[in-house]
Amino acid sequence: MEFHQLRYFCAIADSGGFSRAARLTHVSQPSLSQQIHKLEEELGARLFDRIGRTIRLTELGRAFLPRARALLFDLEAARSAVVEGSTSIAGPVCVGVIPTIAPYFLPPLLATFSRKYPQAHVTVVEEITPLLLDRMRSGNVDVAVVAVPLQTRGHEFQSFPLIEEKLYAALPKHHALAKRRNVTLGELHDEPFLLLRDGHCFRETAVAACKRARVRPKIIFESGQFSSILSMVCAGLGVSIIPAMALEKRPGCQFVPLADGRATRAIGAVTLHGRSLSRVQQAFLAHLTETNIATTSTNLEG
Amino acid sequence: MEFHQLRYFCAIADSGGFSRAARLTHVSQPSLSQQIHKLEEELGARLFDRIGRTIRLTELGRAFLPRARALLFDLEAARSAVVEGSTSIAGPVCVGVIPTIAPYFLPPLLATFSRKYPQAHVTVVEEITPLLLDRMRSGNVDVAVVAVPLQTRGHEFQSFPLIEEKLYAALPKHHALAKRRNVTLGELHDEPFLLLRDGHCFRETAVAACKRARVRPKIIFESGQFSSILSMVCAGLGVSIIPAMALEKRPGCQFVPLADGRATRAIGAVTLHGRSLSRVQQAFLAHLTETNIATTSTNLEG
DNA sequence: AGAATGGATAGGCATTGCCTATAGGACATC
DNA sequence: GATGTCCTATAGGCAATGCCTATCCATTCT
Repeated sequence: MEFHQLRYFCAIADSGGFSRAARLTHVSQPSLSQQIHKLEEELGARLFDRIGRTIRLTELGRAFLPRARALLFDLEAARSAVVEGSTSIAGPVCVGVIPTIAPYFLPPLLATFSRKYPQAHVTVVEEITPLLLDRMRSGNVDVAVVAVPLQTRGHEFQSFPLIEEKLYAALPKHHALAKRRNVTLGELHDEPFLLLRDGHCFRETAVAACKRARVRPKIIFESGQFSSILSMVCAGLGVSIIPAMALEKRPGCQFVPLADGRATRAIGAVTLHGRSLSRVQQAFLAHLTETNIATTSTNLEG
Repeated sequence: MEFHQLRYFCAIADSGGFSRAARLTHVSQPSLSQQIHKLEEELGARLFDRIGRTIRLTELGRAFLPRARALLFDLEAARSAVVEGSTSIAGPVCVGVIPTIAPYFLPPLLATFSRKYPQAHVTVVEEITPLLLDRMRSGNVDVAVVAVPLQTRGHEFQSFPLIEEKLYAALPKHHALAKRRNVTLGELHDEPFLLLRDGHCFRETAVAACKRARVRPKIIFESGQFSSILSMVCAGLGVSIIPAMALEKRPGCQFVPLADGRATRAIGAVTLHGRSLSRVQQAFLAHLTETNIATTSTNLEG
């Protein structure tokens, strides 16, 4: 039993004749005859009585007709549901962000996105990078905003660059180097360092910068967020390395750009390679890549 | 979009892989791949994400799956409804009978039929032959029990012989010929005749018998039923011609077989040629042809 | 690194759905 | 009652297509 047979059957039943139906459906009359015969054979019963040169539904045909119609209707419904679902920008998007980006980068983006697509339903997951990647693998998270490049083998993930931001030394207000236009990490050689806890990828970024300057930082405090670290810096307990977007106007704190040109953090949007994104998800990704330029220098003045 | 594509889609979604589904459905894996591609192309959206060497339903695929399942389920339901309807002996039968047969022939048949097939729903239409034929043409009546042969051109109807019954002269008890073993219509030449009204085909049967005997009957009364005529005969108002099945034990009436060997009435079951009969309808027809012998001589003793 | 697994691709074959032409009946009209 | 018309059924040919085997390519496990 095939859909076209059901279509033919309904057309014939509706029009009251093979020839009439043939004209309407733009199919030759013998084809209709043939397919109905096939259908009748498969069902083991006649659907039409051929009486003289007119036809009439048999009792069974009459019983079958509404079912055939329903099948065709449901088919169209299923098709248009898919088309609808694939064209309308609506539904859920789950975006993952690492903690060192989340509070600075995402809020304004989410606001504009929700305003642009009111039908969209964004949920945010804040986790460290490896957990986000796992959640992308299992399909829980659609897009992640993380520090790039990822050090995963192969092209398991696809990434879209967003911004690259400079790193700053965060110094107590009265520190000797606090008025400098820039500093090298070598100059901070003996300072006590306040860094993020292990697991936060920005810690690696900072440590890598130190390594380039052949400095082994003396780490005296670890935290999960920049604001705690900055409070400690203000209190004069040590120095730290902070990305541009985390700069905050603080009374006891001064930010000095690192002289090292490679001391930057690149941020990108990442998706699981091979995953098809829904329209909303695509729209969110587009929103990210399109509006990143604006946000780059927003809170540099802080 | 075709049923087999839906089947494949569901199989793959259920089994969680093309190869697994291929093994289950006894179709090669490339065929599945091919058909799913086709389906995806038609819908304009991916149904599965191919991630690494595993697959996962996309959001759309997840939405499509229950609809596909429902379509397949409804298809099977439609199929089995037809099969059920074409095999079970249940449902309506509409049987037509002419008035000169109905009261004598049908009641016992209906009783046994209903006992045999309790699921059957018999309705009876009592009309004169041409109206029954019309109702068969329009599909209102499924089988008719009438006097045969029909004088319709071509083989518009198909008829099944049931019984052939002798004709009797109905004479008042004290009539000169009432004790005879048989009579010819010629002997009733001058008698006043009581016959059925025009339209009843038995009238034609009787008139034809007269014509064969070169008798022009003097018709002094016409009625729609034999019982009225018999009452008149009892009252000595005239004579009549009656078929065997209409014989009734009446005090003032005597029945003498007509000598004319051709003075008979043949009764047959008739259906519209080319009409397919449901199982109940077929069963009723079979019941008619099978049980007619028993009824042939039932009320000859009356 | 090598083997195994899973999906995609290529090419060939058989099926089949559709077509045109025509047969065969039934109906209408002259 | 013969003829033309209007149906559906049948026959035969062609093109589309669904399925197959063989193979490729990437991933994953040992």
